[in-house]
Amino acid sequence: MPNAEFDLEKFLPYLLNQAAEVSSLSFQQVYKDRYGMLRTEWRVLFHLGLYGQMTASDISARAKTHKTKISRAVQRLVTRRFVSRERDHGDRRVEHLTLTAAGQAAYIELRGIAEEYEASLLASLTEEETVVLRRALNKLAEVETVRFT
Amino acid sequence: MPNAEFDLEKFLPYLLNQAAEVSSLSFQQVYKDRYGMLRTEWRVLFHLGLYGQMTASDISARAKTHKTKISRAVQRLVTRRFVSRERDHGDRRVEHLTLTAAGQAAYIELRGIAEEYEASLLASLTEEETVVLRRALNKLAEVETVRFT
DNA sequence: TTGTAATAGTTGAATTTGTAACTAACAAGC
DNA sequence: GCTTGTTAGTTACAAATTCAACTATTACAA
Repeated sequence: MPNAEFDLEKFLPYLLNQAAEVSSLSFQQVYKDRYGMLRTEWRVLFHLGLYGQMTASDISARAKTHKTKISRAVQRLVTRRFVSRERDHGDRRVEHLTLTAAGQAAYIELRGIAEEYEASLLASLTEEETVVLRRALNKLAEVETVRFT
Repeated sequence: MPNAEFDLEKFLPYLLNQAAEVSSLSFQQVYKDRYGMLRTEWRVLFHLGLYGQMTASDISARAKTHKTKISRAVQRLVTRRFVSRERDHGDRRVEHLTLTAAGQAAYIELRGIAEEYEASLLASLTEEETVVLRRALNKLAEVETVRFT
């Protein structure tokens, strides 16, 4: 029962997932092999590297990642001494996270590799495609999650 | 130590994952709530619905999904009577998979919802963005996975 | 025909994730 | 002071995913 009207290869959620998976693979390999990190861990690392001191909630909100995932990622990063935590004096529920020297070093190296890697991805796209792609992805990432049917 | 040169919000693998996640959520809700399916199950269902009879390996290759994931998805779909399997007479390692009547019905319904849903996603994009986005995503999904540094 | 390799698909154990419930600390109203 | 509600972050348990090893079958070459 093939159907000429629907094309899975063009279905946006499917296509986005495929592209996301493929284009994450090589980089994932790097932070995994080199630092034993998982995806959420490198995201936390990058957030702290880019924006400086943050709390887990800050990161959770910015990265749109559930707080339990962040919590566990932070725990592992602290254990491996990439991140240090310090409790807030005013509000003792809050923990301020910062990169250790080792965390900084890892961040700097991975950031360089990320830049290289992205350049290699973009090599397969034209200038126009790159610009439009980024714009479209940003829009899609902001779409409200609606309930269907 | 913020760094003006690198922008996480523009980093392609990150952006792709964000967009993919957000744009899968609502649809995921539908096949999960309505049929208790997981992502890989939905994908298998759609492959069989679109292309007719296939083997697990066919689906694995087409969907670029690991065979254990496909294997388990098929098992669940068979258990819930959405899919039936038949062993090949010539090569008895091979199993041919097809949708049952219930599978067909589920596929038809979900395909309709998928189309609606996609239309709602595309509503936030211009015509040009849609075309370029699809082209760019297709290119990225085909990129060779290279080893880095 | 026998030995070696390849392919289809499954299984088990360890890892990771999702969900909900939890502790601890603050806040606001009474 | 007390209750009630909210927020930061953790934990427990079930569910899902990964990875490697496994069975069964076919292919193919010596």
